[in-house]
Amino acid sequence: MDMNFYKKNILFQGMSEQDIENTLNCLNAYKRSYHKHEAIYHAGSSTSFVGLIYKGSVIVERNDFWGNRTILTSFSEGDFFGEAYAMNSKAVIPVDIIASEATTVIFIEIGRLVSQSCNVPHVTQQLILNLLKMSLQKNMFLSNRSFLLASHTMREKILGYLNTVSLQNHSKEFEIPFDRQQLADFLNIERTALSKELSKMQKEGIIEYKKNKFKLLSN
Amino acid sequence: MDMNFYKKNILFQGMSEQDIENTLNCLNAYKRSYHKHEAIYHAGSSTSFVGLIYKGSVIVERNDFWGNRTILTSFSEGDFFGEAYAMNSKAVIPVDIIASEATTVIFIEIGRLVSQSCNVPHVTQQLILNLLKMSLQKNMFLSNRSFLLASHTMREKILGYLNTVSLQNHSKEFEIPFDRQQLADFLNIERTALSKELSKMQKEGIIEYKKNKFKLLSN
DNA sequence: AGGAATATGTTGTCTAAACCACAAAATTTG
DNA sequence: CAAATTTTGTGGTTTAGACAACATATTCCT
Repeated sequence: MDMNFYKKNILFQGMSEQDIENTLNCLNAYKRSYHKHEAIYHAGSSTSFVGLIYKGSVIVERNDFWGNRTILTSFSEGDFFGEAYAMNSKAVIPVDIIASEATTVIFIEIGRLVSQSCNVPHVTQQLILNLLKMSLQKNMFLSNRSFLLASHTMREKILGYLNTVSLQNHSKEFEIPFDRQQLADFLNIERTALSKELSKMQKEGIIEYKKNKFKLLSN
Repeated sequence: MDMNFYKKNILFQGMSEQDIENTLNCLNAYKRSYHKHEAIYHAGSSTSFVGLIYKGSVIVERNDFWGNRTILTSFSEGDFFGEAYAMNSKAVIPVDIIASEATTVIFIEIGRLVSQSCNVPHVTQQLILNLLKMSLQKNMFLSNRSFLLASHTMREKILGYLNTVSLQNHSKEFEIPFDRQQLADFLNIERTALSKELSKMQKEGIIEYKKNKFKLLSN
């Protein structure tokens, strides 16, 4: 067991190694690997397990009747997914969750936290508090995404997105976790229109980019 | 103190009247009234208080540089707002929160929950668990909103929205909490285009409506 | 390495929806 | 209650961006 991995994770903050190990046992944690493009959850299923990405990354997407794909977000090492559904196992997952490269996921049956407290109240409370922090954070992220999608023009969306990533990285130069098609889907615009707008913005001296490495220019 | 109001609320589920009263005292709860269009929070401010709507309703909106307004959502009696910011008082509120009619709000200093436990661990734990449930629920709502905004056509957005409200009300007939301008802002489309599309859909026999009362037709 | 496969970029056409300028209905108020 | 104000609806025009059809660049294999 890679204790270092767990100790770094938000969910286990404020917990001793012994507590972490007990928790993982009590909550039926197990590890599973997926290859690129393999589905982790299909839309329509339910679960009481939260997914914690040990290695690799996943894409959360919705595919509608007519085959339109919308990427909601991507998650990478150390991120969680599915916690809202794990805590309410009657709820149906409305999205597909897909490994975007070779990915290993740790599943933790967080749904048991409330019903069965693993006989260590103090630890249970810490876990719930940590979950709350995560959830509130994700909340802010989702609100932000709404703002992005709500932008009126393609350029506003693109700059809004690049700006967010720039702020997260505390740098005007950064890599984005999407290829063009994925970025287009994330911003809900058409791929070729995105390419068109990006090169226009480069010509205008607003940004510089090559593949998924971007640089914001101020003048 | 209107104990019935509190007992019905999610935040206080599983708590005795005595617990609720103690909690409110410990967390510096107070009540304040606003008139229509008055701002409750301005973008850029911070707080350690969560708002609980006692009477009336509020609109959460963002106003950008160029005066474009985007309505994120509306809240009504019994709903909470600002909890993500109250639990992390360093975070800055990125939206305006406005009373959309005469509104009374109860403010609760939820930020104190972690630092000072009001000396009743069991109650603190219940509160945090309830907060978690609320947050996860809001999470699913926000995800849904993203899907709506991500829809490719106006019609998809409109039907998607009406469908959601219909499901919430368990009925094909329902009222929506927005006037036309607000609905247009919520779906991020132009008001007159919305009117146009709505009447087209009515002519096609897909829906019936009058003002903010809608009916979904199956054939 | 070199061909296949995949990702990115370019140009042009066409349409959904924004935008504008009102008309009509509904609501408020003096 | 009529005038004023606010909300909703209807045409016509314009345009951003979807969509189609490729060109070019990059990466993936054997």
